[in-house]
Formats: sequence, structure tokens, C-alpha cells
Amino acid sequence: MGRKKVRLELITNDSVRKTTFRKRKGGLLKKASELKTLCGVDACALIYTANDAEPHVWPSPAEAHQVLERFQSLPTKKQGKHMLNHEDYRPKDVSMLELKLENGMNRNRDLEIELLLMDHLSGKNVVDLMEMDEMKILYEAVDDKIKDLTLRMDNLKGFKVEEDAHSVVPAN
Amino acid sequence: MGRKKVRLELITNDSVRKTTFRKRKGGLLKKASELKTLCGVDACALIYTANDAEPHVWPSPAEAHQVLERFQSLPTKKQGKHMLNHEDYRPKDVSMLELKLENGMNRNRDLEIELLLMDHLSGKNVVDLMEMDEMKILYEAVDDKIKDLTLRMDNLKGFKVEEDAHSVVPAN
DNA sequence: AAGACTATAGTTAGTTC
DNA sequence: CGAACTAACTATAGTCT
Repeated sequence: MGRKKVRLELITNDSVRKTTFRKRKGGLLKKASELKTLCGVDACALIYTANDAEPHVWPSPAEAHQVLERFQSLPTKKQGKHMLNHEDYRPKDVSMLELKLENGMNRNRDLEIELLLMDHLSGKNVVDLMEMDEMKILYEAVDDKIKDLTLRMDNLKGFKVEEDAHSVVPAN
Repeated sequence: MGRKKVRLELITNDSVRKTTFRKRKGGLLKKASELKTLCGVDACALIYTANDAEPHVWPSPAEAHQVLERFQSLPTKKQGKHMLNHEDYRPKDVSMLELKLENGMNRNRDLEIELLLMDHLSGKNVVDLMEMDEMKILYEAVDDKIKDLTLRMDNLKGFKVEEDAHSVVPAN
């Protein structure tokens, strides 16, 4: 296409290559979008460039569902290994966390990770991520969750957590 | 393109839709292939149709393996030689986690998460590359945060840690 | 580097085999 | 069905601000 037939080989000129990439990436994703609409399929694409550390991800929101569904069928948690005969047991409760830690068990960690993923992914459907950096969002979600977890653990131990720094002082 | 301009909406006629899918999928992947060649980028695509259980993966399972190997060569795992020597203790070393094992407080969190993710990934035959990428990012984020968390718990138990931001001396 | 333009290479809708 | 054909539509290489 275009004024001249192009040879199918790496474009050596940097600026030309970058321009071509921008143009063709746009065209490709448009085609992909049309395919989705016309044929009612679910599709996604990843493009890794040498320059950008993060891949170009398309489109994102649709795929969250796929990821979520598969994650739910993870073998590790699916097969009810959480055999806690503890009254007042609730998955997100702090008491569970305490129990696990003292028993030297750690299945709750898997659960925590699962939950945070679920929470995030299910919430992600609502948001239009097409214009945002998905990976950053994911990272921040994880970061927040773990911070929260940290706080709760610290509280269990009877320590106060000071907001900014990582220092802890005994509560009393 | 073609004899008539097409309306951008789901093609209701089954055979027409299937034909269109076959044609356009070919065109799309050809474009993607050209983009790779011309611009020297690494790309992949996934298409989920309602009919086929397995997604159409492009360009090939071989490429999927490459991504998997990227995941497998994550820093923590590769370099994670577990050293049980407390004298040689270094804050960011994995040995910190081994300490927890000995104390019966926790098992190796990194290992747990890693196994979790590997289980998850190996469970998928035709790999969902997008999901893998998310898992990779997640792994790194979770790994870092859990290490930080573990470090702080060690501090609570009376271990002194030499590190600027995380340094804590139990006030007892 | 990112738009607008446009001639022309390339894709594909409808049709036929 | 799917492959081939082809008219007609789209993408884009080169060019210019």
C-alpha cells in the first residue's frame, strides 16, 4: 500500500521505522477491533518493542474476563484446602490471618492473592483501560492490597504502624 | 473493502460471519507478521471464538515458550540461593525467608507464590500470553512486597536488620 | 515527532465454481 | 463448506507543513 511497494524486511532507518510502526499499529488494531465487532470474537494483542519496556497491550478490558474465569479455576485453591473449623470464619477476616500465622500454615496467602486479583480484575471491567497503562494499575492494586495486609498483620501483633515510615513501635 | 461497504456490527448470518472471520483473521495476522518484520518488534495475538474452546494463538506455541522463559528467568528465582547461615544474613537475601521456616512461623512465601504462579501457568496448554504478562508483573510486585512484609515481621521478633529505610530496633 | 494529504498497494464482500 | 475471482473499498509510503 502507499506510493511504493515496500520490501518485507526490517526498516533500518530509525525514524522511518518508528513512523511505520505507529501507522501500522493503528491499522492493525483497527482491523482487530473490526474483527471483534463483525464476528463477535474476543481478541487481544501484545506488541513488544525494543524501546518500550512495557508491551503495547490491546485492548485490555475484554480480556479481564478471561483472566478472571481462569483464575477462578486454579487448582491450588479450588480444592478446598481451607479446612478451618473456626467459628466466625470469614475469608477476609483478620482472625483467619492470625490463626494461619500461628499455625505455620500459609494457605491464606494464596487466598489473599486470589482475592486481590479477583477484586481487581472484576473491578477492572468497569473501567476503560484502553487509554490507561494497565500494568501500572495492576501493580498499584497489588501494592495497595499488600499494604493493607501489612497493616492488619502489624495490628495483630499489637503494634502501631506509623503512616509514612516503615518503622514500628510497640503499642501499649 | 470489497464489493460493498460493510456496516460495523455483528454479522448475524452464521455462514457469512464464519467466512468473514476466516478471511479477516488471515488478513490481520498477515498485517501483524508484516509489522514484526518491518519494525522488528515482537508481537502475538489471541482470538477467542465462541465455537472453539482453544483460542487462536499467533504466531505459534514456540513464541509462547519464549515468553514463558522470560518468566522463568525472573531475578528472585534465578539468584535465589537459600543460605541458612544467620551470620551471613543480609536483609534482601532469600535466606531471610528460610529463617521463618526454622521458626515454624511461615514457609517460604516467595516459593509459595512462585509455585502458585507456575502451577497456574503450566496448567495452560496453549498459553494465554496476556495473562502471563500480567502474572509476571504481579509476581514481581507481590514478591517485593512480601519480602518487605517478612522483613518487618522479623524485626518484630527481635532480629536486628541493617538497612536504611527498614531498620528497626525493637523497643523492649 | 506527530497530523494531513493522496496516489497507489493491499484487503475483502459478494459471487462463482 | 472452501478456493478463486474481481470489483470496490481501505491502508499506508511518501511528502509536506
